[in-house]
Amino acid sequence: MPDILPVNRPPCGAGIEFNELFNWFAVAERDLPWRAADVTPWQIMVSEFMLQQTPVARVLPIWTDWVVRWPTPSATASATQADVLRAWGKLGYPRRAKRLHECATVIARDFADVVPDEVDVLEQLPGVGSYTARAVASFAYRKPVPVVDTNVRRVVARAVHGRADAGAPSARRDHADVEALLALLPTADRAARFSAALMELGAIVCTARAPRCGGCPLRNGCRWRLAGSPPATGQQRRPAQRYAGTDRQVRGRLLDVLRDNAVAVTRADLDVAWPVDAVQRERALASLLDDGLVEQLADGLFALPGQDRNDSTASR
DNA sequence: TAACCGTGGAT
DNA sequence: TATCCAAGGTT
Repeated sequence: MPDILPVNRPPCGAGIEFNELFNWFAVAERDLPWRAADVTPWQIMVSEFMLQQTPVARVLPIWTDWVVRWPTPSATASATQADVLRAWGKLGYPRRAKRLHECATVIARDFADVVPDEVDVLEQLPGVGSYTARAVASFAYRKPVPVVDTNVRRVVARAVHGRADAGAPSARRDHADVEALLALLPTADRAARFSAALMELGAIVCTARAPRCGGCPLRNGCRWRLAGSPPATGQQRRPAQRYAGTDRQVRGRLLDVLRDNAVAVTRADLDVAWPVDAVQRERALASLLDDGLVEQLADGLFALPGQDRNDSTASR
């Protein structure tokens, strides 16, 4: 079960001053609603789905409404996919909404409406990968497991390894890095708070661009800073993914039309969303149908899955 | 491994 | 204006 540690792992705790980090976190911690004491594991899980590749500021209003409307897995499971996709709104990556709905269904059906507390079990749930499984186990159940996201990887890369940026993700290496740090904590019950503090530091101080090293609690021991803050080696940076004109944008436009219409729409209604390139539009629509984010009814009209085609509240 | 999957604010 | 980047997951 324990991972093999790399032989060139740095000395214990190098670059991380625990007391400084905890003291800083006690003062700097943002008052995020999913960190409140009365939030349930499911509601924490919902926040982790929404936060995947999405800034906190955009998640806040959606999560707040969501957990009031659907406070439990079974409540979420009994909603239609159409309602879930509409509540998701323009949060982005709508496949996450579908997977969250599926995840709720599995937990309600197979786990008596109780979110599992073991990483291995969590990772089998739809839409739950290595990060989300560990985040739920740690933040909801206080399990002393490493939680590694992009913030943690960046902080460790700088403070411990002295590099400007994290290298390519490697689950085994990344987990071993943080596991080694957790092992130095006085008691295992501080693991969750340690992970939250590392993530917070990466989010608001040790940022990807223009890190605020002057206000960093780790500035005295940070190996990157001690080395003179050398720039990234910048060897293999993939060309930035563009967005304008891609199938992703077209999918977004099509889904936007369907979210805004309470009744099923015609193909012509969809054509308006991306009028120029019919080939690309059809490809995007086919992929949405394939993903189960859109369905075509017997009469040929298109709608969000599970939507009542004759919804009397139609607003067109 | 790398491509793909949305969206919008910051720089 | 163009690029970066944000609590990743799946194939």
